[in-house]
Amino acid sequence: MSVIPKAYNPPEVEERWYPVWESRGLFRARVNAGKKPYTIVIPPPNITGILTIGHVLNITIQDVFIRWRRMQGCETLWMPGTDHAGIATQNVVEKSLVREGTNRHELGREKFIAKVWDWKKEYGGTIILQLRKLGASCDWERERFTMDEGLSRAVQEMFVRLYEKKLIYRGKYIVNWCPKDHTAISDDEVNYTEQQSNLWHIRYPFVGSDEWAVVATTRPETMLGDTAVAVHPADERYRHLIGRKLRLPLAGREIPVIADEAVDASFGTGMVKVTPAHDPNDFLICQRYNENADAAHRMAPIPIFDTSARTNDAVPEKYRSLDRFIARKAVVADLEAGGFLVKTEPYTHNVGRCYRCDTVIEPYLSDQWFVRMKPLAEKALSVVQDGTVRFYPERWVKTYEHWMTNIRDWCISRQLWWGHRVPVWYCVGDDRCMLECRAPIVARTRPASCPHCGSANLRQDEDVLDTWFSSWLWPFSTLGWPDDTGDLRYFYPTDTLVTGPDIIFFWVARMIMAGLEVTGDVPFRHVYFTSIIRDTQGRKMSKSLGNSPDPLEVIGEYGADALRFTIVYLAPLGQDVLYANEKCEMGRNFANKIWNAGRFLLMNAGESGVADVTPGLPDAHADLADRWILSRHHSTAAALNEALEKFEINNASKILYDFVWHDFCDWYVEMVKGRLYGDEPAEVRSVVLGRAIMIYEETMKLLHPFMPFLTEELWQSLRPRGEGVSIMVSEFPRGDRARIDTAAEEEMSFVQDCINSIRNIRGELSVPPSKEISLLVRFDDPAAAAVIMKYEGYFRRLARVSGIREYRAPGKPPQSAGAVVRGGEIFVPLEGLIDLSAERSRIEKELSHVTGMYENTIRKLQNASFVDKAPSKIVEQERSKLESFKTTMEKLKSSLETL
RNA sequence: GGGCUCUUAGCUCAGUUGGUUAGAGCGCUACCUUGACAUGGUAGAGGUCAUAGGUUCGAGUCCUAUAGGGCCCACCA
Repeated sequence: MSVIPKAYNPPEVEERWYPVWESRGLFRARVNAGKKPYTIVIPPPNITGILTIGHVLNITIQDVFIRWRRMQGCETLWMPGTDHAGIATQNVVEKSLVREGTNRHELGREKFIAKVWDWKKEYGGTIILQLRKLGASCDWERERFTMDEGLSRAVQEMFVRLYEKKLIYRGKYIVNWCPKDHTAISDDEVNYTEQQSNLWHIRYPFVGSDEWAVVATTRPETMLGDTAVAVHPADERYRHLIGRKLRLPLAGREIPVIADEAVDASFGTGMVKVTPAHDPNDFLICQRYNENADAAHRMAPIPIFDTSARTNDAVPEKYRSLDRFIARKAVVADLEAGGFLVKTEPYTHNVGRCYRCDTVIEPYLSDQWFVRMKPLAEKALSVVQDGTVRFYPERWVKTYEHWMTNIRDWCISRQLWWGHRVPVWYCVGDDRCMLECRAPIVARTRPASCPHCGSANLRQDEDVLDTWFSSWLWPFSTLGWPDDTGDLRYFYPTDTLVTGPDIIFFWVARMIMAGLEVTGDVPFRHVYFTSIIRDTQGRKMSKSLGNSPDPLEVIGEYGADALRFTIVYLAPLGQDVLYANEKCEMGRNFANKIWNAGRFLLMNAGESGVADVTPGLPDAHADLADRWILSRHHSTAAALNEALEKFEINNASKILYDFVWHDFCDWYVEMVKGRLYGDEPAEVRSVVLGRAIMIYEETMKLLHPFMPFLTEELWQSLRPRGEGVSIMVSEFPRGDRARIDTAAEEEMSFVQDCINSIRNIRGELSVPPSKEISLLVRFDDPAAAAVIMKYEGYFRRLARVSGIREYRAPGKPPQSAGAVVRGGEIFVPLEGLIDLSAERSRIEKELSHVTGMYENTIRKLQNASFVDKAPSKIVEQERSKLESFKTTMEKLKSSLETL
């Protein structure tokens, strides 16, 4: 065994192991009836995406669960893949076309789509390559894409099934239209932001009268599309006006005053202009009006914008072909000039914007496809409420419930080219065409002819489907659905979904709905909602702020393991994380600590023989340190497993950190040194070292899910391993609470207390580290003194004590510093070195601390209702505490007197 | 308007079912290059647990209100 470098060098180790794992097929998952499956599907990143620090957290958590379960012996599948990301990808490619001096319309649909595929081939795998740098142990042989053949088939199948069950329908409705992306988007894809604007009060004169009505609006330009003015039917002020006609300014059209319950009489003037083609509420008013109106009086919405939100031919000529905001200015100016503008008051309101490009959404009347959500939501709600699907943290259940119970139909058609084409055809027909031919033909594959008239002249629906319409099938479409595959039967339902709470509606809720609908089972059992990563000022990471760190740079500087450990350590379940690259020093230092503990073992293994100590066997030559560290190992492993079972991954990382740094390195390694460098026989030394290596190896296994590269490297270095053997597939230590050695833990804690007391004396009294000191001990129980004597070696190494003797005389030895420990006192003679006032203040501080606790306890015990009502166990505890405080105080006082 | 969440050391955060005078990391102070590690070691300073009530023998922990921060949903033109 050769000695390894002094500092851990991550890049070299990371580059070496990842290809080994992959080429040995260690990430591969196959149906195996003899093993329990454990499945996670990756939230498929967009092909346009690059790795962010948010992904790092998300991916690390998944990898921790996957590696942990794999080591526990599960057949572990981590299904990777990417999302075609309709709008995002189309935008990216369109931009590149602009740079080439062309655009998609010039190219035509087919060629454009080919271009997108080219782009995907070239850049779409970037983020997947980046995931490997992090150590993600996905089964790459199964990598899927939401537009690959199988998944496209799943999308078509889903569409047809839902259509056949009447859960998909087509209709003309007001949708959220993005004038920049030229497509409809769903309600969930609209972000509302506050905006300073005005409320314009406009005068509409009555036909054949000098009177007028005044309406208030935030969108004066839409008045060109007004078809009515509405008042509340019970509003006494305006009741008499209902049915009268108004002359619409600028347009000159006559429009009626109508009544509708939705009008709020207390807002503005209590009169509302009605623009059914460009306002969802007005559309509803219009619909209600038409229900009660006879055919002759029905109101037809008048769309005044084209798909770019520029005015169309429905408006007077002078306002045509204007952007809606320019049209607004023109309309307001003319209203003012014509004396129609009553007033303009400043007004702050919320404006909906496109989640993709931030363009103000235009409510737009158009034919779209919708999914009827209510029937799907019912079951999806109950499986979360009854715990079939569990959320971590649980509070997201409330958010989910709220959305599910107020769910609205989902607009799934998009006026894009990149995506799954709606599997619907229309009969273009010929003279044989019948009325039935107008019905859409919904089919899994292109029909040869119209089922009604037999015409072969069919036209496919131009629209594509919302990207989420493929994502919501992800947990089962990736396993082969709609076919009944072995993979699907074995790996589905999946176990854990790890994702951000920001897509709970977009994705999580819809997957549950789709899963229940087509597989009859939930898509996953547990949903772990990750933290949102922010910068140190609490701002969201964003490209425009430039506060989004590049994880690859961080990996280069600190190492993938350091980044993984740090991010998990920083991210408690359900809390936001304030992140800065420098925080990775924590993980880097930890990695280096682990590295050097291994280095210590390797150096010693090189010099002497190492006995093969097997975990779990009776321990030869075990002394206190050995018994203690074994005990600590078992409780750490048990606690770690429990934390992971409960999804307390951040707590798990703390458990590991504390054990490795404080128990193993600070105490155990230092104690082992005493025996390795002491005068133990070679045979004993070899067992002591062997055991240290065994504990260390077990610890590497515990750490492996968090820090895969480093642990593999060290685990491989310590013993010769066979070809194909990896820590990845070693057995994860379970930890056996029955092997917690209470006696050893107590004895160790006594020794630690004594050593800490001596260190405190040394520190507070400025005894130089080079100065050896001796120790005098006085205990009522001779066994306690014997314990200290027995471990003289430890005191020598850890407190630089050169000799221990008993001291029987009363009081404090002259020229010494002392401390009270459990069951007695220890003294450090400091002839010539002792600073009396320093020693006095040190003891006084201790005394006042103990006195405080003593008085507190006395107060409690004198309180009759405490003694009466508190559990007897607690009262007993307080009594014994009181005793021990009392003794300590007496001893400290007597020390002060001697001084 | 409805819902969720947070407020503990200078900073970032732990604190399980209420039970020692509250812990960690970073930062700070002092000392230490002792044969794994200065990406280290030892010691130390530093907190009226946002505020006000309440429940309780006992509250950082449970309840109510208030203040301040964050998030989500809805949205009256």
